[in-house]
Amino acid sequence: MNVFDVLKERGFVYQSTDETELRHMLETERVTGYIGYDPTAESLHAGNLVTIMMLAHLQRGGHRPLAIVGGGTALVGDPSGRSEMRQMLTKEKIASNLVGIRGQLSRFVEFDDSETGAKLIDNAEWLEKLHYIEFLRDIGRYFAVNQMIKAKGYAERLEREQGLSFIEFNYQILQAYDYLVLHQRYGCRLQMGGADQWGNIVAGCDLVRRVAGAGAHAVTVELITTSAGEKMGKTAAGAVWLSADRTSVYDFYQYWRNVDDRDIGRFAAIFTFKDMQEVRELGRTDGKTVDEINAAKEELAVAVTALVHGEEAALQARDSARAMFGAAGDLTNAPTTEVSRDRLETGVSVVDLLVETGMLPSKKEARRKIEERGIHVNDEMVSDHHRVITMRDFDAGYAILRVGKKSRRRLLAT
RNA sequence: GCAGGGGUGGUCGAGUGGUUAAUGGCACCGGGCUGUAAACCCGGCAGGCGACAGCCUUACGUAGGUUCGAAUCCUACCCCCUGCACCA
Repeated sequence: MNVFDVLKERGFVYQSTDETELRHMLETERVTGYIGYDPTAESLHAGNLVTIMMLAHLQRGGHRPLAIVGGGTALVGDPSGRSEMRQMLTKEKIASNLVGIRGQLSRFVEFDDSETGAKLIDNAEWLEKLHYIEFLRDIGRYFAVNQMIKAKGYAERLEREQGLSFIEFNYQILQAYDYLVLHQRYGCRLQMGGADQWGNIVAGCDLVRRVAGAGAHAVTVELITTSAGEKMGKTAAGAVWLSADRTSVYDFYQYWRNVDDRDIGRFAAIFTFKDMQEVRELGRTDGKTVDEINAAKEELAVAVTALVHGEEAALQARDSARAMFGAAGDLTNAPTTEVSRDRLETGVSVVDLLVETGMLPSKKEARRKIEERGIHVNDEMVSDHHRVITMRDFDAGYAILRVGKKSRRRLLAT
């Protein structure tokens, strides 16, 4: 099956250029395709996983994936979907972010010099060297302003009289130019990305056609939402990051472990490499027992976590979660906070501890949760604001502090 | 540029001099029911302190002012929306 159909079957495809041509191209040639990433943070997040998986599928299908990190375009800022001009990043910040992103991508695609080896490219490499007059003459001539201002992102901004700075107006041209450069240097003929990028992407396709006379294609994915209608990859605490420094492996695992029943199959198709038969079976809920559904969620969580953090870490997270939620298991890798024995001698208030561990943002909130009967120490409900934790709570060698049902933390006396 | 409308808590949206930290919906959090689902029901939802009664600090675009007292009145400024004009 060609990559396009794989992507389509798994639920990635939202819009694309001519399907027949795309299929033909993917079936008869080794295609080089790219996706752009914003170096706005040093880590990518769960939402980026969608397009990362697309790159991986491309490579697995025998093609060559390019990940282009917009070091140059980030200096400009994409106005699409933003009502205000985006904050521009400094070069230094972008450079350091690139390093982090490179590491994360390498878990999904092979970076090497083979014919299908992935490459990470920073478009600053060519954008910074542009000569304005030359660029206008060689590239600018292909862009009709009449057409550009019809693009949704620009049109909205113009209508609102809010002002669209010239630098932002150029974003589309620069992204299209990226495509052209990648075509010229690597023979790139496919660009993929989020649906919000459609306009920018097809502008690139056009440019490649006009300048190089070659067919260039595009595929976009829709923004993935949860069945509850939320943007995928967001929690109350913020984005779910791929970096363990920002989102612990345990929390990452728990994010997937806690997905809505309705999302199991859809997510498994997009965020894992399990074959579709298995995906469909995982996602099936009717006729299944509760245990089977939960097992499916565990499998999904382990699979996704393993892709990002490795098999071993994923299994540890699963075991920790199991242990935290009742079943016997190894708590070694569960989220843990250490408390000094000195303090435990005199007793540490639960309220303080909840704040110290970061489980709750303030003492006020901690007291409130106690009133709401949402705080437990070793499965015993805390009913008094003044409850303190002492060595007596560490009979098991540790103590478990719990907020609500899902947030749990192991305390160790040191 | 002229005229009219508007900027309220994560979001939507009430409130137009005084129990208003600000009705209500959504989101979110806690509890119940469950399965670490969904739906539903109950409660909470600015921050801090606390002997849990209470106290303090911030908050209704920004900065000032009037007043015992303002999100609510006045002044200036910023931004958005809708007409008209200008540019053609």
